[in-house]
Amino acid sequence: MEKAIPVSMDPLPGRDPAVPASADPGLMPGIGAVERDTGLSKDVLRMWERRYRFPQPLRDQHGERIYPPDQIAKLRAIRRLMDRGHRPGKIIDLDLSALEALGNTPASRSESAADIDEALELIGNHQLPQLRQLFNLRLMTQGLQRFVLDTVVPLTSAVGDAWGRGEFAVFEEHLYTEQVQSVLRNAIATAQAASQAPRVLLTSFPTEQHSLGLLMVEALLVCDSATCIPLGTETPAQEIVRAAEAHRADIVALSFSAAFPERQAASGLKTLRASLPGTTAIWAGGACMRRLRKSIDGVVQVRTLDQIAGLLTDWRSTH
Amino acid sequence: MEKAIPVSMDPLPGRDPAVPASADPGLMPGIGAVERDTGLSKDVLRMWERRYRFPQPLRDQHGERIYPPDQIAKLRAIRRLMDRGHRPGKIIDLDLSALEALGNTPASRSESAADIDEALELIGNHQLPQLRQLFNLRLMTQGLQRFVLDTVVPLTSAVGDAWGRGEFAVFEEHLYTEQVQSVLRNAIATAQAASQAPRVLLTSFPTEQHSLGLLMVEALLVCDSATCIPLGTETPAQEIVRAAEAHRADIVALSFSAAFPERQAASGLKTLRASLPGTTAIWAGGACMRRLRKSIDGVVQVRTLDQIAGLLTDWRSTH
DNA sequence: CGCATCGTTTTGTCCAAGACAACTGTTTGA
DNA sequence: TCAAACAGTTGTCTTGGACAAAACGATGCG
Repeated sequence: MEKAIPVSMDPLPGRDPAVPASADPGLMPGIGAVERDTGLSKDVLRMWERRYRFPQPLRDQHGERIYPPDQIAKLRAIRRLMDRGHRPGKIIDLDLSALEALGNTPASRSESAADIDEALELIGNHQLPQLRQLFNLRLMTQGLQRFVLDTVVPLTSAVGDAWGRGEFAVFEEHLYTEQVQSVLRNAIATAQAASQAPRVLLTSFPTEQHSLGLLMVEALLVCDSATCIPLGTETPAQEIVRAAEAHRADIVALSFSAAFPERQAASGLKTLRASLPGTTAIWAGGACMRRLRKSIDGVVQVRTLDQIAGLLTDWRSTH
Repeated sequence: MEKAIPVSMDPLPGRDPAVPASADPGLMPGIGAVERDTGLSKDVLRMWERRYRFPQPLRDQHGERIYPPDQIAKLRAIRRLMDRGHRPGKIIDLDLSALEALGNTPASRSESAADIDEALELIGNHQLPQLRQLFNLRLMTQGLQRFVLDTVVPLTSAVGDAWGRGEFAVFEEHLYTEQVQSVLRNAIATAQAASQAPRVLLTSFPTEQHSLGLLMVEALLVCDSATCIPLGTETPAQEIVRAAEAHRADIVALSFSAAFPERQAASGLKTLRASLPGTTAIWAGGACMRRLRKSIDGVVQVRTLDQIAGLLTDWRSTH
């Protein structure tokens, strides 16, 4: 194996056959892999190349695009800035260091509290038992709700940032995700009380594989004794409707990570809204929703997780 | 948020403002929306149309594809059968009822034990709390090891079969997976003892998303006091090597579901074997490995989960 | 008869350039 | 001051051709 190329090789979410040329895991990624990795669709990648002359991928023996690591890093940086409202045409000519400087605006790097730094260090040093212990300690001292809001949320974005800067390897980020999942699932199982209203169905649309956000929401809901019906990720719209009906859900909560295409999110939510009875509320959250400007009729956009408790109170007071 | 306002639904996924609602009785989805809820990529949808003359979407005033509901239903049915192993060319000309008949293969109504049937019924009736309770009861009476081998393994394949026969909806299978995950993760966290050798790294290759198998293995390993380092799914080969080194893993355990292409599994394992030090063992398990005829030098093929305990004993006796 | 190897068929992804809808920001006009 | 028109930007959809990888099936060998 050659250089460290911290990129997955998977062409498209879900479907298997025909992985790009030379399918040995670990080679340079093709356009499909970059799509999955950056959240920029194949169409967009090709269009930028035509329009802005970036990226300029190499070609394999068959003329297919091969993206070197530095271009992928720049694409990721651009993507992150776009999430904060920048427009591609304005920033695409800057180089990587300039992009990172742009990103280091006030809030991002700043108040990583001591306990966040401590956790980051444990992850970087691969001290698994200590990390678990730290999580459990925090959970016990803060309580589940504060643990999620004050520890898991900032730590997750800190890990994401560090990964984006290349300070963490892919496997370190995977490991972190697994550990948090374990702690949260454990806490949820423990805290689960007798069923009370409302009944909340939790899932995401197909191609959206990030489950951590859903788990955090579930934890917060369980704190307030709501009844959760977790479906995991990637449930087709039609199935969400059937599930909501079968479980008599009062609320359908969906999660969209930053990588999820905005337009698909919006149109998916609209069709879902049209297919569900008006008495069923829809809550949509996640990084993608934060940058969505227009609101969608009949859909509550959850921009930060601390809204959850309030929204739950609101729902109960009107039912 | 309560009132659904299904009037201004756009005829097309992404575009509407100028279009008066009057013109379109059926809010039909465009290619992007169909991709979203069938899981078939835009490229595939267009290719099938060219090659098999199905689907045959209508066109809107601007020449873009719009898919009527019946065609979407058929696409979904085809997709479901493909996941069962059918090939598109063979089934795409059948009509919807024929497709559904194909799905209902009454043949292998397996001789499932009473407790398996009980669980299946709870899933089908959407009785979540009862299902959880059943799992916990079984776990307590059988112990973790027997619970995994005698309950989770057969139940998982029974659920898979039922889903293939069309008796379970997608969301019901999702729900089952979530619940098992919750129970297993919980048990693992509880049973985790002080670190003992060997140290086992658990993960899968990119495109392999099934995490349940990994979780079962982890549970079995924890039963025998091994130290687990779970990385979740889809870790690129290069990252596996780095992680194994960082965590000084004695064993790297990989899971391959039935859908994983044999050839890729074999070649991936070979490169992995070449990149890891000889002192690090590789265990490969999952439905795909059961099919694989040739054995691979320096890779242990785990064909059934009950081998795990024995393999662990072997490892310990030689170290 | 089992089983490995070699063609053949099937199938999905990638390519190119063009068109245009939707979004953003700015300027003009009331 | 506000809104409507305009201009610039950006992403999605279009077509049809090419080809690699997976799956299938037939052949030859022990």
